[in-house]
Amino acid sequence: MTAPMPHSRPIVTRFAPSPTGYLHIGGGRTALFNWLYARGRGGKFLLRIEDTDRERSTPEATAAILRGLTWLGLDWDGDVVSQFDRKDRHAEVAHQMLARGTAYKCFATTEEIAAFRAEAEARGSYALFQSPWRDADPATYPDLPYVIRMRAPRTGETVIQDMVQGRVVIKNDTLDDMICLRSDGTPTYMLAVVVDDHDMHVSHVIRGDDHLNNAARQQMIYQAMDWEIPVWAHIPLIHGPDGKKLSKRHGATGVEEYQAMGYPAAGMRNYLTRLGWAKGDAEIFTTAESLNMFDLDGIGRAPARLDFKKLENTCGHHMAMMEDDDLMRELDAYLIAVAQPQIIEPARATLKSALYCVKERAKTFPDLLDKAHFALSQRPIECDEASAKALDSVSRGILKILTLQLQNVNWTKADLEVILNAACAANEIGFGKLAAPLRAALAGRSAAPSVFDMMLVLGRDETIARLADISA
RNA sequence: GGCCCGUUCGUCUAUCGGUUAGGACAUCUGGUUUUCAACCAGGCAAGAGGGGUUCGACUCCCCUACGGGCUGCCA
Repeated sequence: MTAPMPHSRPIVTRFAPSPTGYLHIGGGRTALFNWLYARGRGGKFLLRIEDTDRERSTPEATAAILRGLTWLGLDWDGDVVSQFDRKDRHAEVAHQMLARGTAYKCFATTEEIAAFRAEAEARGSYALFQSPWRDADPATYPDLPYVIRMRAPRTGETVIQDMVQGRVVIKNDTLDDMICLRSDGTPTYMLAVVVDDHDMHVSHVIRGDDHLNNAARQQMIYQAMDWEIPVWAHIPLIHGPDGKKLSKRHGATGVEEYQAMGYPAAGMRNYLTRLGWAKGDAEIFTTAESLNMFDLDGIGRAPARLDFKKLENTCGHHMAMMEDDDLMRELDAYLIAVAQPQIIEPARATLKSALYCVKERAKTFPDLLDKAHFALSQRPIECDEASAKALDSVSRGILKILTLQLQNVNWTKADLEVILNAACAANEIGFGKLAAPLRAALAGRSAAPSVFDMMLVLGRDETIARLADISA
């Protein structure tokens, strides 16, 4: 029984996506966990682009991944590392393994391997490819292209001590001699990750559990090179609401799609942190708090399902918690992201002064804009069907008189209340009967903030002008 | 096929052998109210199935079912 390795070395985590598309929401969460773990402990968080597959890697994808991370507020230390740029180093290590005898040259062609597998399949069994070159005498080597294969142990077992999955035992006879260096001299993923993680001093490998099995083979490379094995933490993938692997048919899968839907980044972080991780009953927390609380043993072992309702609720809390300046700044960024025109003065100032009464009810930025409609629209205010019903001849008359009374009142909530209540009393109506036409005049909608808040935000002149428009 | 991982309210989860199995989201009911939202109070709701181990299992072990992953000169 191997005890979890004590790690005295500095904490270094990394996110290592392959640039074959946008940043997946699951990848974003993996990055977040790495970031939280490192940043919460004064460690480093590195970013490496696994672009060794030249066919599928694109610079556009890399740019999209960087944008997604940046939006999520995940900053990395140092330069972004390109795995492809390090191919010489990978080859160097492969040859060191050769020299150490922990790897060997294999001259088997892909055709031979395919034939081997086909034959095994025909027999109804599944056999791992066993290279005849594993123990061949170098004197018999032909002058042909070769791959460098790991000389993996064929007996015994490899034990992965995982911070999330616990102790995972993989029998060595279920693993073949993986290829480390291809016949064209380029490294395979399995070699490249290990070499890069080692060279980058990565202490904790936190990644999707689709790599759990790979960890065993990678651990063999660490051992073959006598390198210190990192702490493993394989986290479950995110699933769609139906429990199946998250895919396009579930809706948004890209981080940038969530940005475009207008979710505040802090809310997104909170939701993603809490998805598959828990610390007691903590639900809503700031980034600083999550940095403080996050740990690896709070991560669950089962895949979590995405729940938009909870995402919205979490984002709603963050909208309400946000400072007005931060809200405006993120709103600007949101509008740029969705290619909408910026909100400029004087509407901008009005909107900002209205935030206090709309941010508590909004869950997303488009939602915020919609709730602040009264502050952004210009005279004459167009009434929708529902609000227009409140404007009959009687209520118009009441508003007309009210307009006159508003000329000289102190523009404070207390004084406005006095005036409005007096108007209700004079006309022998309940406050609702007055608020409805007033709301129609000020907002043009039946759903809007409190009439007092709207009057305060709009100011005396604008309020009176909007009322006058109605009675005219 | 083989190997690996997983399975607590509809959802995210707490529990780390002894609890009326707790919280949050969703949902339902009531309250507040000036509309919507918010807010407040309350309700409904869970250990996949079967065997063990134990005085006692959600918790430990085994089997089954279901879900996921790996099994590439992809990452």
